[in-house]
Amino acid sequence: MVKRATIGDVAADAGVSTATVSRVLNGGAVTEATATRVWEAVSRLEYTPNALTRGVFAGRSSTIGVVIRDLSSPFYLDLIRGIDEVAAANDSLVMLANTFRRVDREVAQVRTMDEQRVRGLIVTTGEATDGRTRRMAENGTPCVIIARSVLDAPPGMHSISLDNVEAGRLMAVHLAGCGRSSIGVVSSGRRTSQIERTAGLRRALADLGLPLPEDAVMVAETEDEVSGAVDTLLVRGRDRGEPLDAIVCTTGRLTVAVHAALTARGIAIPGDIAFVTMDDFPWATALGITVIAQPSYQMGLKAGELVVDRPSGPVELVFAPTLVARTSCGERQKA
Amino acid sequence: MVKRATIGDVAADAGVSTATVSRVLNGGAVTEATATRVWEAVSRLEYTPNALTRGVFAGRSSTIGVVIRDLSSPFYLDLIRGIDEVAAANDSLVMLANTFRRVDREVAQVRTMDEQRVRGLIVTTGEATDGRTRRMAENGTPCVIIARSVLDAPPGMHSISLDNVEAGRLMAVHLAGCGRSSIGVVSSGRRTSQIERTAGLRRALADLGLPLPEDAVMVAETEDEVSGAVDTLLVRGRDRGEPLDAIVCTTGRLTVAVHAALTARGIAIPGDIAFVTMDDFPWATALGITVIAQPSYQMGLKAGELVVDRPSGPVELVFAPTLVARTSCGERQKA
DNA sequence: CTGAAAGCGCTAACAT
DNA sequence: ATGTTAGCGCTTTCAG
Repeated sequence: MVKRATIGDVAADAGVSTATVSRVLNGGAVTEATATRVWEAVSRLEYTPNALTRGVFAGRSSTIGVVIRDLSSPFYLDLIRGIDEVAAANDSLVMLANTFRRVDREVAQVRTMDEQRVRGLIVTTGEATDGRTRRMAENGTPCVIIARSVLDAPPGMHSISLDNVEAGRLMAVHLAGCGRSSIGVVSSGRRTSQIERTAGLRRALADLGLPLPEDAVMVAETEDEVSGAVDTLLVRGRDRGEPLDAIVCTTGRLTVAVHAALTARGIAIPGDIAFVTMDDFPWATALGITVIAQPSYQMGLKAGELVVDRPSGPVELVFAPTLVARTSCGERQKA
Repeated sequence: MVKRATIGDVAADAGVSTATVSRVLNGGAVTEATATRVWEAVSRLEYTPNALTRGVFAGRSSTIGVVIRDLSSPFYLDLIRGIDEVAAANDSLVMLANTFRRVDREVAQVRTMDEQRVRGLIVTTGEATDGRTRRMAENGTPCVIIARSVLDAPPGMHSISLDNVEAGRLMAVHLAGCGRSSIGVVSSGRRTSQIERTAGLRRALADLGLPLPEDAVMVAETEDEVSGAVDTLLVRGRDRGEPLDAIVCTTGRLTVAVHAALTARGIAIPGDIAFVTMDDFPWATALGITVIAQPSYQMGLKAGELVVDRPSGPVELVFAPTLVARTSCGERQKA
């Protein structure tokens, strides 16, 4: 195994001191002649500087930490692309951790990011990690919380989220506009984003004279639970004397599962039941699925910028959702 | 901004030396009494050890580097999940870099990974980075090349790929079995994987008495070029007097685009033309698209293990593709 | 413009 | 069992 060259080796080879080598590497004042000698030594010895050591000195590394709850959600891929774009433009790399939706992993991964002295941290985790991110912010590591807002955030602790109430409202208005009145909701849990979307939907529906009963909302934690949830929704609608004519899914993660549950029962979309869900995805066009889109790539960009630009106060960004109407709600086609 | 506690602060607070603190942190021989005092100091000062410094000493960090050419390809998401799984099980993190299919970025990102002294490197890049990965391997950093094999790999330089010829053969046999005979191919470029898939397809087709003309293969680098490529294929088939009855796509990255191009022309799948493509994806079931699947998650797992287990020689792993038959080739349904 | 020397936070011999 | 003393590879004063 070949030993790596250190800055000392380069210095010796070029006949200068390590300080001088460091200077030519980082752009200090050196004669052109010595600079040339040093560069020659660098390439001769195939010297690759050790970023770790640099980080030790600077007190932090140059990489941006990202902790994602669930890599398979379409939303996160674009978010990461946005972050990565900013990172690449700032000579940074992205350090990624997936938590597979487990809280203990969230906590552990955020701690590891802290240990790595990341330049900044972007997380989609729940409240369990707030204690540490708060402390990190106080220690000078900018932290960005995605998909929820934070109360009493200290300087350096930011949040980026979607206007979830508006997302719900957009769904309600669109569905009503398409003549639907008996709606069932598949939601994914107790996260505020889910609650707010449902609340926004319910309120807007009520304003339209279309109350959404409590029991028309079902929670499915995992994809496996979706089929049962859809069943229940269907039965309850019938029992209520108002068979469902629309299904709303409040999370992009479960879109496939809900769609599959519907088609598996031979339910035609939108013939029998309208369908609208969260987060745009490449195949939505082919399938004609109407969605509420988040500007996920833009959100990633902003998250990256918050890390790189280090604004002083806590920044809270709320993005607006947009409706992408296709055909799954029985939209009348333009002539 | 609150200053972080160092190991020295903890030592002072606990009334011991830094060596002792290091020992209780890393499990050396210490009295239970002192250990308690140290742990108390640790939590009182909210001490978080600096992984960078550790890395300096060990000569390398504990994170696994991953350089991906195109994060949006369905194949890579599962690959990353596999790698991440191994990383998490080994107290590692994944450092991710996306290169947006640009060679200069590939080279730059791999260099950065080297500078970060990653524990191991997993790349999907082209030959341009082979020089450095080779050197890294020689320096003791295991490198895994995904999706192509490497000639004369030194110890510590491994490769994981798909049996691409077999993938092409599977497509040919299936298509022929579905009664198709005039096939057009959309390929994504000059990478060996693409070449091999096409070659495998062509050979198997020839064995079946179904020659695949050179001009029945079109290369589309980007999604924008797909539509034109499909047009050309269609026209050529007609000119040849053998209108296309099947389209093959040799890369998962372009599946959406090819599918969209077909439906945009009002072509029915499989009524008018059969369609088969690479890489399984969540929506394939809903759309009935027949695919050749790669065990991407397993490949990620293996890649992670090669980094963690550091086998001595160069390892070359070739995975077998599987056909997932659905309805897009006009498969006759089971009774 | 360049070199000597101190030190970043931590670990690992070597003493005690 | 614990402390002392060197470093790890690099950057940054501070002299010259």
